[in-house]
Amino acid sequence: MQSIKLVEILKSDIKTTFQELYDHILTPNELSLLPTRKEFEGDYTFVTFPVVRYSKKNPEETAQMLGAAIKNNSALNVDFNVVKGFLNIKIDIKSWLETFKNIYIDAQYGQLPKKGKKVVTEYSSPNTNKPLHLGHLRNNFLGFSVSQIQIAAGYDVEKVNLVNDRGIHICKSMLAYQQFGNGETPESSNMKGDHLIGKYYVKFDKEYKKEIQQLLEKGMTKEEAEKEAPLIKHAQKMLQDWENGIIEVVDLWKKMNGWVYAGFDQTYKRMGVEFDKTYHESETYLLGKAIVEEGLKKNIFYKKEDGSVWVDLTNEGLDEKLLLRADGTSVYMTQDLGTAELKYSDYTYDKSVYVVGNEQDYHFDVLIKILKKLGRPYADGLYHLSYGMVDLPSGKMKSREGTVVDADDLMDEMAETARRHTQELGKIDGFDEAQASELYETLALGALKYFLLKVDPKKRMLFNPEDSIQFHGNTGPFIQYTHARIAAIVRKAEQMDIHYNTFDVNNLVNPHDTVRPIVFLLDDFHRLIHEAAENYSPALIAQFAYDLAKEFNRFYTEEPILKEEDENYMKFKIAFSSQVAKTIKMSMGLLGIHVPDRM
RNA sequence: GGCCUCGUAGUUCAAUGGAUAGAAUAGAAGUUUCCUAAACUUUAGAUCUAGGUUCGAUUCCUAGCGAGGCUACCA
Repeated sequence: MQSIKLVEILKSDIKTTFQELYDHILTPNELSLLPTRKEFEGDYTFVTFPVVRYSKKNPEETAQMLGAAIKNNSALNVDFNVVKGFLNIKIDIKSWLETFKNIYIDAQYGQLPKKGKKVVTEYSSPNTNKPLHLGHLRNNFLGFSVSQIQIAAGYDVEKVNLVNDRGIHICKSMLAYQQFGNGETPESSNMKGDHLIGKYYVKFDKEYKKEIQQLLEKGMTKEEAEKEAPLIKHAQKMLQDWENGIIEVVDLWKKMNGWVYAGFDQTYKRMGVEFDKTYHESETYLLGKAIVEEGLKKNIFYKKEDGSVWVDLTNEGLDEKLLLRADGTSVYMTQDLGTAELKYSDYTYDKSVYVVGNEQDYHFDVLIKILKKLGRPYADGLYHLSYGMVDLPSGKMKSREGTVVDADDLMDEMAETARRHTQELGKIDGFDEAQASELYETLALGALKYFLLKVDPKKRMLFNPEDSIQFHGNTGPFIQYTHARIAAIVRKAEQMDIHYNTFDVNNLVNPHDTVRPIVFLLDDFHRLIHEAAENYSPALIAQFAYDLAKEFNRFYTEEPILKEEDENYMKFKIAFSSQVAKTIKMSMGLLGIHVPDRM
């Protein structure tokens, strides 16, 4: 059973009343209610300015008239006040308590009804030439969280990863390894495979720059030098060899990618993200080439004299875009065409979401336009979830220059900080070693995920390793702590054999002031899940979890729970707290964050 | 040059066109014989500039200034 939200009842009351008074049916847009601001008395506020043209009275009078009539009509037993044309409506506490009761017994709370629509969400999409860094963390946490939110909102979700396992950039690290590696392996160097490969990607860039420098000294222009350096030519040759299936190249590729995957798996596991399916570009680029052929036949694409294939999007306000190189090898766009096609034939999705940074806005603009030109039925369902870069105080991260915050290192440091902090506070009495280190992981990942997810995904954000990750204030651990404190109370109540489910909301006299705003939040959870799903925004859920924890902490500080003398009220308070804990757990779960029972 | 984002307390982030612009952190002052003080309370502090639309603009429009991204036969 889904509990009916108070706000919906109220809206319907306003609509009916307004129609009776002024003979106008308010549109959903005109019927918007705002939460009443703290400094005023009330739960919801109706702004009368936009509707005075129907009432033909000034805002103040309209609000007074409407308020009085609603007070008469509504079963919610409302009260009201008017401030400058703002109609503040206060719902009787009994209705709020009844609402709480409904939420408490609702087994479906936190899960919206199934929509029967399929969403494929692609995220992570690593390159196999370097380890994951801070930017990938934002991507992975975002992709995983958005998927969880969509599931809660009623979508059928498939999480997929598209591994960038081929291309010129992969050849660069392969080439550097071949030339400078001396047969080094993850075992021999005692490095995670992805880190080992990353080392050679940096090495390539270093040697390549040296060659460019030498050519510059011989009088070449920078542009020429970049094209003519032996290493880059060699890498290009290697890419062709790879596409032609030259056995030594393919073997080396397999070996090195295998190392990288082993490293990635370890990191994904620690991050707590997972995929229903993993695609590899090495398996999709050929399909992409076939689509390019199709487009050529249909004259949607065209071939230049050197043999390269292009699409002309100047009529769509964009440029011409390369789809196949003159040497016949495929580019990024070729692969993405193939992958889109493959995903659709695998899942027949309604929506296909790409979690990819905003530096690729143009790329996805082009991709979607091309698929539309090709008349693909799924083109309209494509959505680029374009998130902002994570900057460091020193500016942008550049993997080739080694100025990145490595994902594995960062998680290590976070866990270490969590350990130090926890031990200083002496919070782990009675923990064995395994429990303690599990807690450090939970806190470290909670802090990190919350920090990266609480910001609007679209916006660029700053990460300051020195002082960005805190355990106080608007942070993951703050919310986790609130959960742990409630868990302790519920534990104790159960030890005391208190059957708190038997509370009776009809016999509660004068519950604490914070009950109302907390139930308000609990009642708002489903709306927020919907909102967060439609906007692909975990930030809304993060804000919700924080508001709930914050509000509850006041209740916790001001109200003794187990020491309450009125037995019915005590039971209510335990049930109430446990519901807050459950809701915190669910909302944090939507962010991919675990909450501990003790900390 | 062209195209696209973004400019909010010292700092990091909020605010479907609505009331006196919210938090956190850093600063100042308090709260613990009482369920976990990783908490709570109080205090001070901000919309880049100039126009426009509106009953009402941080939000929409125009121009300027500032920051970033894209504009690769890299991905």
